Amino acid sequence: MKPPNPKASPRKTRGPKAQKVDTALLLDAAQRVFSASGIKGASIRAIAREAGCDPALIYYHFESKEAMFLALLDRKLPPLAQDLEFIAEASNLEPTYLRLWKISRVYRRHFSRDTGFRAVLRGQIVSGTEGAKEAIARHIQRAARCNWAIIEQGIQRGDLRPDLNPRMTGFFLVRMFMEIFDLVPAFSERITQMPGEQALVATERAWFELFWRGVAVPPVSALPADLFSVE
Amino acid sequence: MKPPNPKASPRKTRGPKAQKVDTALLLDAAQRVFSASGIKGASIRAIAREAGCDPALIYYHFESKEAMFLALLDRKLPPLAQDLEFIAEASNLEPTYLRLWKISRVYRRHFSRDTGFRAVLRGQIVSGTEGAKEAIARHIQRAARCNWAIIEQGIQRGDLRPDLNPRMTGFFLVRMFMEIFDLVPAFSERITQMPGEQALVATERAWFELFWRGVAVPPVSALPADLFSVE
DNA sequence: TCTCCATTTCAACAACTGTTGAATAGTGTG
DNA sequence: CACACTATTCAACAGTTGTTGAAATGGAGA
Repeated sequence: MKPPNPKASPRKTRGPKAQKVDTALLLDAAQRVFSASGIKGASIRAIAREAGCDPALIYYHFESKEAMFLALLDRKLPPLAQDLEFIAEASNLEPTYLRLWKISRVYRRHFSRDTGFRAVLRGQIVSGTEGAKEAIARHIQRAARCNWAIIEQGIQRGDLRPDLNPRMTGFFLVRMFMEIFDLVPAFSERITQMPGEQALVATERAWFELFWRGVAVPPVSALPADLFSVE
Repeated sequence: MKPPNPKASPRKTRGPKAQKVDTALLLDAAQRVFSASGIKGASIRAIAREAGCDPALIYYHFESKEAMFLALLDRKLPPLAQDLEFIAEASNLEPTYLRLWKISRVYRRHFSRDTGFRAVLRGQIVSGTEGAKEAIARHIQRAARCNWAIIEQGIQRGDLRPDLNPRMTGFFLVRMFMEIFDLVPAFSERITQMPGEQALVATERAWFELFWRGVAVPPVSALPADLFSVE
């Protein structure tokens, strides 16, 4: 039995009836490969394999891997910022603790399925090209401004300590939620002695309670029992 | 003018009088390359170039890149755990706030120069091989146990809230310091509107104050003014 | 019909990679 | 002296990579 003749494999058609690959599918594939292998460790061919297309197509749609990474940011971060802007409207008269909790729900909605990607983002923040750092900073700034505004309003309304630095406080609130989304799934048994999703929920609550005690006026103002059911 | 004849380059000597490269130097080089490029993106040849040796030497000393990564953990994390074990001794009668602050000083001492490496560690926690995850978990567990013990002792001494989960609380305390070490240098102007080192110090203090308010009994028990000078 | 355009694939090239076995160079021991 | 051992380099191989230009394919419009 002779082995299959490689020259006999059917040639894929090109042009309009070729396998259609839109850029969203390419970006999804890139995200998966970046998450598994880092940006440098993610080869164009691995991304193409993941997307089920020819590597040259990536060059047709994007200039480089970095351009793909930036496109992923451009796809992901503006909707997050929009959701935050909604909460941060000055006309929003919801209680401050509720607004802060809703911030965390926004981050959870937009990031909870991006486990490996966040390590990649951090790597780029710390060791990436200036272009990447600048783009990340720009996007994060837009989201962060909303968080600062909510905290400032909380201070003005007398709900939060007047000595708080809104930028730092926003950083603490958000970064800890991101840590929780990243690490608790991997380490749930060790951190909480509870399994999976239960661990995540319990840790989020414990964090928000600690945070609230740390920032609230008067000290230890109570959080209502149904807060944590708000999605 | 003819170009230099590549065959005429001097051959490097081998054997005992060859350029001496000990494994510490290899690991330093690996850490730098891992930090810049991730583990997958770090080629053996790049590490060898960074170390100034032949790539085959890496195979002489280590089985693989992963083995190098694990050796880096083995080098770095036990001294950290040892320092924490010293603070966590049950006979240590220092005030609880001081012991918690000292925890942060230990992490600062051992990790403050490893900026890119922490993203690599996180990537391995989330997406690494089972071997890497297990090794990381083992090391982190040893350190984390000290943190839990200190928090438990704080609860027993009536300094900390009795409803705190020591594991979660330890996680919050430490992870936020790690976030601060990683991200504040990169984003100091945006987070604090202060430059570099000043931003780091100010953010650490703000975090510890918030944390302390969140965990202390009675609420808002005061931290002494000279705490933050403790290194 | 022909031309243009958009999209996708093919093919190829130079460079890089991981890895291996052999060679080299000393030292110590019997 | 010969041999064994250690540490380092050289050379080579097969495989993978990034990237590019050309080719193929269909649809739309003149």
